[in-house]
Amino acid sequence: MNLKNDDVVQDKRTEILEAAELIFTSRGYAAARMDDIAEAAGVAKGTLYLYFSSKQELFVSLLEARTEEYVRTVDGWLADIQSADECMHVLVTLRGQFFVRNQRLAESASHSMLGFPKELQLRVWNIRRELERPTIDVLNRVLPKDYPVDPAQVAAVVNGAIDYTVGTYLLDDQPVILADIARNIEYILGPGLTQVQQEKRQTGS
Amino acid sequence: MNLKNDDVVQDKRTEILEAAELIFTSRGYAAARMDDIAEAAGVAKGTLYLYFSSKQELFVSLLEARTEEYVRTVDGWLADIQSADECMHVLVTLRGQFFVRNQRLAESASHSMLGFPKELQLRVWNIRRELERPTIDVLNRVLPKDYPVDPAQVAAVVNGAIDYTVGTYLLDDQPVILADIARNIEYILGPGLTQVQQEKRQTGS
Amino acid sequence: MNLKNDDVVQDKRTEILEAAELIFTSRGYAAARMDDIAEAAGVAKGTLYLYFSSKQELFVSLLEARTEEYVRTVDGWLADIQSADECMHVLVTLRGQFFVRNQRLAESASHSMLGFPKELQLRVWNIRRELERPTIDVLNRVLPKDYPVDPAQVAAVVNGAIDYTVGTYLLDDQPVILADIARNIEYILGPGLTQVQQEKRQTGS
Amino acid sequence: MNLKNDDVVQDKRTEILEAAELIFTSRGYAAARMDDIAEAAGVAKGTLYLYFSSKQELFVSLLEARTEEYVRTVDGWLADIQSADECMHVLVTLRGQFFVRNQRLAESASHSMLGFPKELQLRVWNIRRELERPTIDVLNRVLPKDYPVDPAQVAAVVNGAIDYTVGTYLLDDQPVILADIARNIEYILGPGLTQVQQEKRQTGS
DNA sequence: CATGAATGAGAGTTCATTCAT
DNA sequence: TATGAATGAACTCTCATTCAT
Repeated sequence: MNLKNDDVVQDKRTEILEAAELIFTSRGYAAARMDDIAEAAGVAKGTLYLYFSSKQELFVSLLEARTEEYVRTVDGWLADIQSADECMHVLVTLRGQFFVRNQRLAESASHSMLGFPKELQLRVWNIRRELERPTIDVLNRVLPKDYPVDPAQVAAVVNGAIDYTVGTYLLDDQPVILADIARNIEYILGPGLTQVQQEKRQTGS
Repeated sequence: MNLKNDDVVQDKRTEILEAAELIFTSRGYAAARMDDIAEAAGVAKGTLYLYFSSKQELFVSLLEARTEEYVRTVDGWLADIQSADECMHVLVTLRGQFFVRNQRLAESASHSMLGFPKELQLRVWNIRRELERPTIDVLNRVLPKDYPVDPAQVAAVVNGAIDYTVGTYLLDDQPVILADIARNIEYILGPGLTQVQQEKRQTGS
Repeated sequence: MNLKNDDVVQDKRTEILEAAELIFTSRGYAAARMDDIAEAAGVAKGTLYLYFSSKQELFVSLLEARTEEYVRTVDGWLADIQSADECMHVLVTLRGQFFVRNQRLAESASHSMLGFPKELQLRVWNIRRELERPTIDVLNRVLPKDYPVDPAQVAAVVNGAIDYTVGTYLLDDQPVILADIARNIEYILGPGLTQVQQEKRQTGS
Repeated sequence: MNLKNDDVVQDKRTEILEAAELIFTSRGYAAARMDDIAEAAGVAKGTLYLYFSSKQELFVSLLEARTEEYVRTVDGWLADIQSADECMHVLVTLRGQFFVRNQRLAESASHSMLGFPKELQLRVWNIRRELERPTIDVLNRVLPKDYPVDPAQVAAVVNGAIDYTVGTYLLDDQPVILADIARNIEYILGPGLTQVQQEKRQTGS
């Protein structure tokens, strides 16, 4: 009985999150109205507040849920990766998918945060960390041992490249063909990530 | 007389834009209130509407003004650049500065746009093109002649890497030392942009 | 349950309309503030917008409601009237009552309309037609068969006489004694409406 | 010199009044903006306040000016009239012309007044008296000596008939042919104004 | 648990009026 | 006298949140 109730509760929570995703994604955080989300979820407005204490909390919970799914998936795929090339391919594909789905959510995060209460800002900050972690973890494994750049910064370059490229396609309303994007990003980033260069800069200057 | 008036008008416009930058940057577009901008500019609320027809138009005008400054500066610096390394250095430095200053403006753009009238959306779209253009132009010059990736996509990788890296520092409230970031990004992207690889993927698989 | 809800909804709608009548009548359309109407109705400002989509729509709905009441009443009274004298008496009494109650509403109509959306202008136009119709209908019955003036124009004369006379009393803050007014208007208009004159003008000129 | 200055002053006042008429007439009092009036008059906004102390005062001054013109004209035409028929003809023609030109001004008067200061309300009240006076004066002359209805009330019937009839044409956007309207109103009102009836009502009831 | 009518603070925008030039 | 940039109070309308049912 308890279990069943929990399931029902989970179902409704999930439905609301899906409705929220639909609305937040299509309108952006600020323009999304709780009425719209309730309607999309097929529940009354008041019901939203039984599951989420505020619009802000609903938004952050959605980010968390989507991030958790992404991290679980990408961690699985990256577990056995050993080469930088494979790693890039998986990252572009999965993070690209995530970004296509949650484009505006992710972009919204840093903005909307500004007016959020401290506790929610912390949760958003953790989300961002979670989104970086899989990339950093795999880079720690696949980068050459004496690679001189902090993996966290390499991760920023990789993730930035992926997000921005996908974002450009989306803004131009072009179809996002992740296989092509993956090939290009691998081509551009591959050499820099697999070889340890003599640091001419250091000696030269 | 006319000249003087024009100057005065420009001054007030500029003051308002600076106040708007302050408020939009610290609160995000949606949370920024016209009262706050007016107060920050030291003018009455109604005065804002003498120079900008709406909050949306003020926001887009601000984006345009900052973009124009950036493009002018970066075009100047990139004019004589011939090597990918130098190019990266200039790009990271200038685009990084731009991003530090206008971080949330740029990020806001795609969101806030959603509810804007068509005419303003077009202006935002042009802004995005302008922000890409200098990078694409210089890449057209410095990439190896038979480089097999579209410069627009290379630009997305480069710009994404810069923005995301700088953004990460800002979110973590760490000081942004652009020289260091430039060195790292050059190190990572340099090899991939200066050599034309044998496409093993194509032949090998 | 449903019935009860409908009734409750109707009650609140009616209360708001009564409050709106009070405020619109005492201040005119433009000077009436939604806050005042809300306060007079004993509801919050936002509640008004649950029942009427805008101030304009509230105003037109009020006109419609009052007009419908008037037309229903006057149609009932005029149903069995056969003589011009009786007809005048009923018209002055009922239209006079209507005008005393809704003086400024009716007067407001043509003005306020100017800035209204097309759909609402159409509704106001229909209201005006409805206010004329009972008079035209009864005149069609009671005017002599070969009366040479279009009943619609006779109706304009009759209604204009009534409204203007009552309006004069109201502007002068004099008590409106409809019985006296009716007697006077009957005296003045009666002869012209009951006899068919030889048209000297036509033959003479 | 003084005279010339006065003339110039009068000219500008007159221009402003004409511009005000254009704007008030086409938009109604509330929707008319001082900017529009200034632009239509070809002067700066501030200049309006050199000639009229407020929007309200400008409006009332316009009413007064137009009323004075009307009264002067109609008094002249009615001076020698001795029969009710002629009198009706002149009244319909001149008052009809006035109403066509100033339709919304006159209608606006009673509304807009509501929020006006006492002093201006008094002026509006006087305007209304002035607009009635010529009709009352001429009726005093042409009504049969023992006509039992107060001429002021007869005037209300006559003026109401004229205004309402013309107003109906205007609202329906039909051309106003005053000669036809005059003929109809004469036909309807003529008999009642020229014969003294036995008051059946008094004796009969 | 679920509802949705009610709330009311707060938003963007307008415009009559002022006053330094 | 004439200007028009600046003002700021006042407006309509929105929407996250509450709570009686």
